[in-house]
Amino acid sequence: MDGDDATPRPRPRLEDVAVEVGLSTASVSLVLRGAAGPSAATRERVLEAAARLGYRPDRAASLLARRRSRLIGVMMDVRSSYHGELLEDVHEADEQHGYDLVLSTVTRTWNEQRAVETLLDSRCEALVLLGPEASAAWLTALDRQLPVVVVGRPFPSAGVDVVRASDDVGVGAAVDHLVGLGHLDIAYVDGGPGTIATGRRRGYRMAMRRHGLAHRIRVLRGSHTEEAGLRAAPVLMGDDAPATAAIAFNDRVAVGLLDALSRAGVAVPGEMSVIGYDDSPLSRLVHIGLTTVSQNSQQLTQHAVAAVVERLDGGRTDHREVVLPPQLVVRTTTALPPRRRSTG
Amino acid sequence: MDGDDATPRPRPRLEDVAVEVGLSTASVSLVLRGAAGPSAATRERVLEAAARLGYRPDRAASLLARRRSRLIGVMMDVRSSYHGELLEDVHEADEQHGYDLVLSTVTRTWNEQRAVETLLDSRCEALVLLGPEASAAWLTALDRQLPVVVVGRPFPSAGVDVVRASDDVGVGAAVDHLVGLGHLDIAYVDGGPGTIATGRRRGYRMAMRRHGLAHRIRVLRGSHTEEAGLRAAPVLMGDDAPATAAIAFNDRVAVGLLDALSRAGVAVPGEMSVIGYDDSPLSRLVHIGLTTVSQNSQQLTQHAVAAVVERLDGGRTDHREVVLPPQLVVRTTTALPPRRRSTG
DNA sequence: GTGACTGGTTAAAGCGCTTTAAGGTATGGC
DNA sequence: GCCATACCTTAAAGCGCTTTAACCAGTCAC
Repeated sequence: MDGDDATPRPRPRLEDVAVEVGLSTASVSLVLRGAAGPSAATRERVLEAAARLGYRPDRAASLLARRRSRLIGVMMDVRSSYHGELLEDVHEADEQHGYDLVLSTVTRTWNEQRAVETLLDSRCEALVLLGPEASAAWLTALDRQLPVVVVGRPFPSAGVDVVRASDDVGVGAAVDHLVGLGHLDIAYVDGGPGTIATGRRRGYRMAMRRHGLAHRIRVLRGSHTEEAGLRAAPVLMGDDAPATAAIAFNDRVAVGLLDALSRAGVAVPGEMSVIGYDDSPLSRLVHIGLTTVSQNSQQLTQHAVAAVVERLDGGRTDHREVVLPPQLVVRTTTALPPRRRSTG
Repeated sequence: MDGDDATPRPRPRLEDVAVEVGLSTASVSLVLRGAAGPSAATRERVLEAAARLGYRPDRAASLLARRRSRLIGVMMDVRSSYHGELLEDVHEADEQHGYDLVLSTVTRTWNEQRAVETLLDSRCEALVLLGPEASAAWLTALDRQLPVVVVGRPFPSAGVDVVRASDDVGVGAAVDHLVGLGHLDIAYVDGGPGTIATGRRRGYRMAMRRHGLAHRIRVLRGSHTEEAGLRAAPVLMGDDAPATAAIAFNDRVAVGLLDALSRAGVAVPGEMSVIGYDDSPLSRLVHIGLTTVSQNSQQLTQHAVAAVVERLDGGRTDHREVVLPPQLVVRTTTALPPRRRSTG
């Protein structure tokens, strides 16, 4: 006599499964989470019933009830495909450690603070911030509340964990590569102010000195966009002692450079070698084939997640800075210099 | 005598605020959500206390308790910066309608089905899927469970809402632009199989016919990457009646084309005009300056959110397909043809 | 046969919030 | 004074799940 006017539960709950198998919700919960206790026979019955009813746990309820959220909050700029790549890896690493992810994105109308607050309100146990721009003071204060890992940005403080690639080493590798090919007149197109740019510039200078090329150091004023490359090009060529190779602050600058050079009829790499930084999708374009420095994002994220897990599960309380060596990715914009010249 | 050995509540709860102002949690809840009831005086006291204690509502608890979640789930490919842009707009639009966002990303290890399940488990009331690849059958079934809007992909079914830009109109506008400049030999570099490519190809053919240029229709085999452009270039130039303009399936193909042309010494737009499709960040690069077709993502997302809201709050039950006209963005890769030739 | 286990199961107390019906207190009209 | 009226405020019942202590057979040893 039970017509189908009985409101059909839109979604089965734990209790529906429990009733179905004639057990308590406690047992069902235990089984579904794979916790110890229930016998093999019980497990089987429960799993079968759950599958049959199409049961799926409600995240909000589960989250509210459980002691630990096992949630890691990630803040990112959703418009950056680099962050997207990082996120993909973070996701995978988190999963391996039994954590789940909560995402919060920075947009025009949603700044870093709001993004972080959302994560906090979602009961995250730790935060992974991809390339945050917030002040050191604020982040340090945050870290007193829960473990915070800053990824990909040099951070002048021991108040949080930091995982990043070593920019000076990266640029150093670029110089080494060029010197190895026989280049001597290697210029650097700068990235303007900022901690990242400073590190890379220093890397260039140090490497040049290391190779006894201190007197050939040439840093061209720049920024982080293509325009810097466009403007640097004539300076590189116009000299009476033109450079045979250039290292750009990043790939975008390098692409600007490439463009200006090709317009000016300067063959790359025939007459000039060019190296970028970031290994961006741009640099991988088959017809650009930019030799560049990769930050090895996989390792970056693995360390970031490891840092979180150490503090959450490993009881670590001090802060740590992990600096990874970047890797040079040699493509087609670097080659032997046009002709050897005498040093001096 | 209350030493500070009393466990300090890590986070104030609603009750803490209530105790602070000597009211019930009910009143505090009412005030904080801006619901009607509490007097102005009460409101003020509550807000002051909440701010002083640094109270922030727990999302999980709030979500669990409330009747409606007011959550809209968005599925996207986090590695696509285009999706990132869309998301930013969706976020803004949702907010305006009083909805909150839950994000779920498709990755290597996390397919569309899992992403959607996560959204469902999070109590979303509706789903916005950015460029999903799932089958029509599955999505249609999903839509019986909750409103589903597919964004940016032609979708052969009336089982869900669809919001997309009209590809044939977009390519048509490109043809119009070129014809307006005086081009007659306008070739099209195809994007291979797939619904999107089909629509664009059709747009090209229709527009050419409309201009009485049916006999000059030339569709070059292609794909969706730079390589297609590289391969198309010689075909475009090599003929005894070379094209004066080319429209590419998308920006990546167009960039491949640009590259090959510049290597071959063909001036763009002097000797050949090129138009892409997507208005990707790539096309905006100052030194590429690709004339391209923009899908007007802002409108796309506004319609998508509107569709959701209509079904959630407006009681609409039928399905709707919104097809927006794309917009041509003229940059620097299109100009008058090199020299007029007689038609025929 | 008793006590000490032990493996399996569950009652019950939350998690922190929302929501609604019911309660209280003024106010005003009669 | 008494009742209706309006306005605030709150008690209490969840939301759907987790977790822990308690419980209940069965063993098993002695």
